[in-house]
Parts: sequence; structure tokens; C-alpha cells
Amino acid sequence: MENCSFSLDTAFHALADSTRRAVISRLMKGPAPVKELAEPFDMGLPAFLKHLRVLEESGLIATEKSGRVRTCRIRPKHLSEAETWLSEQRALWQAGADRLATYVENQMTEDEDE
Amino acid sequence: MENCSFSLDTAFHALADSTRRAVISRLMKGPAPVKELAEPFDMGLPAFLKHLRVLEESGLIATEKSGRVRTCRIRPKHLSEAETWLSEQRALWQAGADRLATYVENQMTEDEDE
DNA sequence: CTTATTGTTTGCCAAGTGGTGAACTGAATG
DNA sequence: CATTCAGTTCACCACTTGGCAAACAATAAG
Repeated sequence: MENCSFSLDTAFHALADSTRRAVISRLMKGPAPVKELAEPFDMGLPAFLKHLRVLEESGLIATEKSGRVRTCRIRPKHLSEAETWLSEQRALWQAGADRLATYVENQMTEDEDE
Repeated sequence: MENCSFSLDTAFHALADSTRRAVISRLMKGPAPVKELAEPFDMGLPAFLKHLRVLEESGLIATEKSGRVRTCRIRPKHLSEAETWLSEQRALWQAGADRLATYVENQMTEDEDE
């Protein structure tokens, strides 16, 4: 829908699915064709291709077809942009935690499950 | 729906929305009541409460009601778990990049937009 | 008690997601 | 040419998401 090549919305959405995260993990070890990527999953090719499309539109992977084989590879730069957002937020929190550490010290460490 | 207190699925899903990311950013500066959180957004309370519920079920925030005011705060531990997954993946890729750097060197730096 | 404030719940709806099976295209292979 | 193999497209389906309006608590303030 969007022509934008990268957005946090689409990147995090792409990561919010265990199938797609598993594909990312696999591609971290090197490029692979669609069929090899799809094999571990109990799912038809059409459904799997939808996941690949989500990943490609998010900018997290790139694909290229040569002959009848489409080869997929990772685009680590876009993955690190998502990581950057998270680490920036954590840095923001740590600044606040440092600033307020005196009287809300317990609240910072209080995140056990209730 | 799920009793599980934390999963990458729900955490990344919660982050895949600009409204919810803005709430996270705001809460990084300190706790806040629902009304104050909702004010910047052009959206009714019911819709905003759904976003808050997604955030709370993902474990990224916690809420507590005292009197008629519900106060929300961040749970940074769960945010950093998502960050950890991303940095682990990047580390995996860097290991592979190092290993194969000799003959696929150009592919690693090839991720400009096509 | 009355009223305003702050959530909360309940229906409802349009659009998106995640899967299926079946039909199809286009490149290798015999 | 005939067949298989890899991928693609299509029509369809159940379910979820993200928004609304309206009615409904429950607490605080006058």
C-alpha cells in the first residue's frame, strides 16, 4: 500500500510472527531459495509467499529471481534500524531512571509478573 | 487470549503501531494517567484503551487503578527482550559476514534501495 | 444529593491477516 | 514435445484489528 521503502510500522509488523522471524534467522546464515525456506513450515506455498511478501515490503529482506528460482537474502541495515529505535527508547528510560533514581528506585526493579 | 506473560509475537505486534510506540516513548519519561496519554491522539477513549490493552498484554507496560484514575508505567525489562532478539540476529549475521567476507563482500554492502 | 470527570463496556462496522485449494506460468529435464 | 519443478495468481474463508457512538460505572467535587 505504501511506497515508502522503510517504516517502523511495517518492520515491527513483519517481526511479529514466528514464521517470519524464523525466516530471518535462517537467512542470517546466508541466502536461500523459496522452496528451501518454506520446507520447515506446515503451510502451503501461497501462504508462505504472503509471509515473504510482508518481509520484502518491510525492507527486511530482498529477493531476486533468476531462471525459475527466487533467491532471498537479508538486508541487515533495515533490521538494525528497528534495533536502533528500541535502544534509543531504552536509553531514554535509563536517563529518566538515573534522574529519578532517588525516590522511585523500587518501581524500576518492580517488574515481576503480578 | 493468552495467559503467557511475554512473547516476541505480542511484543513486536505491540510495537508495530505508531500510536503505541508514541505511548511507549511518553511513558519512558515517567508514569501517566490514561487521559493524559490519550490527549495527543485524534481518537476516542475506547479506541485508545484498546491500544493500551495491547501494550499491557504484551507486557511492555503495566497499569494500576487507584480511585478513578488508571496510572500507566513502562516495563523496561520486556522491551529489552525484544531488543535482545534483534541484536542476537545481527550478531548471527555479523558472524556469517565475517566468515564469508572473502567472496561475497559486495553482497553485504549491496543493500541500497533498488 | 447533584454534577462533572475518568474510565469502561457494549454493539457495530470496514478493512486487514493468515490460511486453504485449484488453476496457471515459465524454466529445466528427459 | 512432454513432464516435472518452482513459483505465482486467484477466489474464497474465518478471524482479528482499529475505529466509532452510545450507554454505563464509579469516584471526586460542589
